[in-house]
Amino acid sequence: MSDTVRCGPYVCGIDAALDVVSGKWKGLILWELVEHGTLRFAQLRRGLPGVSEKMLTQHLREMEQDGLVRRQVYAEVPPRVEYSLTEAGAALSAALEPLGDWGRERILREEIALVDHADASRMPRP
Amino acid sequence: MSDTVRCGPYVCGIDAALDVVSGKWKGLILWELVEHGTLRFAQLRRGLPGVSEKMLTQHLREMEQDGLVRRQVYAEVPPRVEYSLTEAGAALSAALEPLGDWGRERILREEIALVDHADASRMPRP
DNA sequence: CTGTATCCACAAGGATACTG
DNA sequence: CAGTATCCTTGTGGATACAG
Repeated sequence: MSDTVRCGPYVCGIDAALDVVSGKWKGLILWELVEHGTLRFAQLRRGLPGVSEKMLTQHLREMEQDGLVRRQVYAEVPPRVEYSLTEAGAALSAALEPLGDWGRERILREEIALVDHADASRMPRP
Repeated sequence: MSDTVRCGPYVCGIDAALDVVSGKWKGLILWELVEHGTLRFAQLRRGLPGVSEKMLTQHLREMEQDGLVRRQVYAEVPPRVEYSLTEAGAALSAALEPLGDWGRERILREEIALVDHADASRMPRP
């Protein structure tokens, strides 16, 4: 994979944090691990519908390098690998919660806006 | 620029929020506007060393579309445009604070790690 | 001063096949 | 099961020139 060098120098903490959670699936990976505690590769995969093996591996490796995720390999046949959050990962998830709240409110606003634009009367949301 | 359609459907709030702050300069733009309240294009530009006009415009337009930033145009010569945060933008900034704290701690951890790896003795940091 | 318009490089992401 | 390896497409960001 060579080394995807995560770069500084960061101007402020926001940068340093966003750098670590930017990536199409990282938010969801964090979320899954917070919810379930410990997950195997395939379980994680099922929790992230649409992710490719490559992307999942890549993101997990980066998050491991960044000290967010712990990777426990069991020398068995068939192989088993378990992923869980480190302390830093858990702290990050906690720090992400207000952001999640804001995001949920944003989703609500968006839906209202969408309805407004389309047709103010009724709109069956499937 | 055509339309960079910001896409849902979001699985959780984190997604919806990260979607809106992902972009090389968005974190900093938010930060600048929080600090200074209202800024003109050129002032913002000076606050983001290295940003190109194109990127700044692009990010500002997206953030405007996302309802984070207010764009006040004055019909003068020479032209003047002022940017400030909307309520949603301010709320987002507030929600970003814990993340910023986490990021600052991460920077500290990183520096320690860097020193450890390089040479545990002395290392003049320029 | 505040932007567009182009063109370009590179990295991120995706599809598919294969391996220990 | 848990990944690599490979190839390919797209998106993001940057340089430069020009315009209202």
